[in-house]
Amino acid sequence: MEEGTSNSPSDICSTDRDYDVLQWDAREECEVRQILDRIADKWSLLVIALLEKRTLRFTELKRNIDGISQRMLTTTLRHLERDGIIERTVYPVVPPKVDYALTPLGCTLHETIRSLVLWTEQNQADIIAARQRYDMRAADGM
Amino acid sequence: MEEGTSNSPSDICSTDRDYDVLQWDAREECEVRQILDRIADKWSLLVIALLEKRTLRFTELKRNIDGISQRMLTTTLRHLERDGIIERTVYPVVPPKVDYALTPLGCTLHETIRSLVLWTEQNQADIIAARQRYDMRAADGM
DNA sequence: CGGCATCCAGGACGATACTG
DNA sequence: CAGTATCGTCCTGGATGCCG
Repeated sequence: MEEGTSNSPSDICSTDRDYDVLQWDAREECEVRQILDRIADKWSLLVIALLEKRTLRFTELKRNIDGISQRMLTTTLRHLERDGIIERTVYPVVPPKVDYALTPLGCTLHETIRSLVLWTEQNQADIIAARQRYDMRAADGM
Repeated sequence: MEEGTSNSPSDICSTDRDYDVLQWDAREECEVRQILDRIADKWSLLVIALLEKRTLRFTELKRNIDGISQRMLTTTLRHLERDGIIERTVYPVVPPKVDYALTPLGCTLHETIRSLVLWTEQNQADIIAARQRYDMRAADGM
């Protein structure tokens, strides 16, 4: 891929495979991008992390995720259900009772999620320190 | 805002800690939420996954992440730099040369990211199948 | 209780133009 | 090459109200 011909955006498709790095195509074949977006979503992560412990009801989830609106919770749950990550069970009683649990597929995911959350918890001090250093340097330059 | 104060038989509001699940407070003390948002971000994941292989220049990143605008790439890189995940090196040459690499902190993160990406790749068939089943059932109900 | 429909504000994001 | 600046759009996501 000679880069002198920088004016041909369309032949991305042909092959840039001389890089040993992975490519992140946005094309349809690459559903990975789309799925990643879904599961690495702001709220999805929290829901999955919560359900890892046990089955929860709608309001329990809502109570345990501070700041989520019922709208976003509903949407998130629907998406996760559609993707086969969680299972929704409706009990035909009054008042209605619905609970959510991880599917087997969801369980395989939760371990990954968990390590992500753990990493964040264990390194938040470093990150906060890095931010302060960055902001300091930025202030210096100004 | 306690909502069920009128009829809360078990006074869950006073202390939610009788749940063995984790709490996701949005309060300041809980930076975890904010950090998770940052690293589990749509573009951040891709950038980190790419840099896991080797140091890359701005345009190399842009070329390998299909669909990202230079604006979002810049923003993403700045955030990751600020958080101490990646390091930005400027070479005082003309034309300018800047490259990006994972910091040691970033390297500890990349393993987690990698497992997330791997999970997605390995289970995308299942997910797509789950979606079709879901959509089928939904169509049925209508 | 567990939703869904509607409305609306704000921020994310893309496109474009300009700089060192 | 590697950005910054500005603008306009769109979509996320919060608030509210109704239903089974």
